[in-house]
Amino acid sequence: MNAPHFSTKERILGAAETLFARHGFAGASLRQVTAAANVNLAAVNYHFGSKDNLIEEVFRRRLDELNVRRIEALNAALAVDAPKLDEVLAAFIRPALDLSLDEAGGHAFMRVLARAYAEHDERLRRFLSDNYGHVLREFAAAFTRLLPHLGKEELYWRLDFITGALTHSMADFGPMKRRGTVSEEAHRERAAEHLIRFATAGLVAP
Amino acid sequence: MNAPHFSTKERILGAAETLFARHGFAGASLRQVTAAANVNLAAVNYHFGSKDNLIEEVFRRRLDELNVRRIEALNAALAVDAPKLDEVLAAFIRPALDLSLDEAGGHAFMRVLARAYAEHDERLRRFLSDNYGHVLREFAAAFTRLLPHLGKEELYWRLDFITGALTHSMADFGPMKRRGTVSEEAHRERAAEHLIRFATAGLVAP
DNA sequence: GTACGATTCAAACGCTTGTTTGACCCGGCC
DNA sequence: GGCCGGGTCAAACAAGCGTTTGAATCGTAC
Repeated sequence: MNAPHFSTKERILGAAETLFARHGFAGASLRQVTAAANVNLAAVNYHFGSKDNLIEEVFRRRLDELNVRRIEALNAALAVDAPKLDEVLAAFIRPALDLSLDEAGGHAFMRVLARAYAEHDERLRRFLSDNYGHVLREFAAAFTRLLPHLGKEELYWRLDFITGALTHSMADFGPMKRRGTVSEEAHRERAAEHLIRFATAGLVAP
Repeated sequence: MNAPHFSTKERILGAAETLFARHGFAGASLRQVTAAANVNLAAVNYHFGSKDNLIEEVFRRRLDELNVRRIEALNAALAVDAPKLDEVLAAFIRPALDLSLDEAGGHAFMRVLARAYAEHDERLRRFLSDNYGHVLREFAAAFTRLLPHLGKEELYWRLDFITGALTHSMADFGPMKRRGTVSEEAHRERAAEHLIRFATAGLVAP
């Protein structure tokens, strides 16, 4: 499943991402993961300590990069004289899209992320909020300046809606079946355009 | 956990809903479910046949009513001379809100529903699309008449975004922590108002 | 009362789970 | 050479899983 020139750790992470996306954290067993990664069962506990740690590492690997890219894109969008709302929004949305297009398991990761939102596990939630929260706050600050008529509460609600819509559509749960004639790439590109248009309008609503 | 005057079947369904929401379908065991329901372990297989059937039944119980209420609300919104967009939208959103406010496990059910979207299980997806699809199509038809400038693809994308935002916020994953001073009821009521305002603006975007 | 179907129960079934163990392999260093 | 330590391996561990079984219990109709 994974090219042999990847390290054992990387092969496990890749296989785990795919299988967690497909069957959930509890639903995918370490035996499935290690078999898919062409690795001995004990390798997971040797390299990661436990299944829970493996789950965290699957998140960390992707989220670290996603956060960096979002912050970079945000700073770029804010560097001009008159920052535009749809470009700040794109700074939030496009890095996630790019990730979901990533050669390897990026698409799978978006489904893993959606699962994480559904998990009520306290440890996982704290981990995500610790690694995720400050990015959301920076975006919120930028939006506050661009949309001064919006109250803090109203703004946070709308960002929450956008997060839900983004995750939902990137993980392609919904009824929007990709047509056979449209490449996966083009399909997601279109999703981003649609979402930015939709969310921009939603944000500027009175 | 459940009042003794409920039947064994009902107690199992209630406990299963809560525990599936909390730990996922694979993560919640029948032993946990039957213990929470104060019922013998074998009762699940006696009354439902299997764990998979129990999962389906958890969905059927809530979705049947949700669909009926949505269709009723839609028809009511369309019965006037000039149907309004935000009222059609409310017909989609409010029944889900009401369900999530339901005395018993309605709130838990919204989280179960979010999990179902994340499941890639073919059987479950088919079951949901069979029981859910026609309602979405009816709403799409109503929106098409109200928003003739929107192409079919654009409309379906936007409905998908709304579904994602609705599920995400109703299951309260996001950073929007309910304040201690605001009742759960008021909190969700406000969510519905915000979402309707946000989604209406998003739908009428060019 | 007794017979009957529906329901509940404790116990066990075979199987899979995450984790641990101790032997083994192999490259670099003394 | 010998040695060491990081890595891999097959095997086993106890615990938990969904499901099945057969006996015990219930309410009801005869």
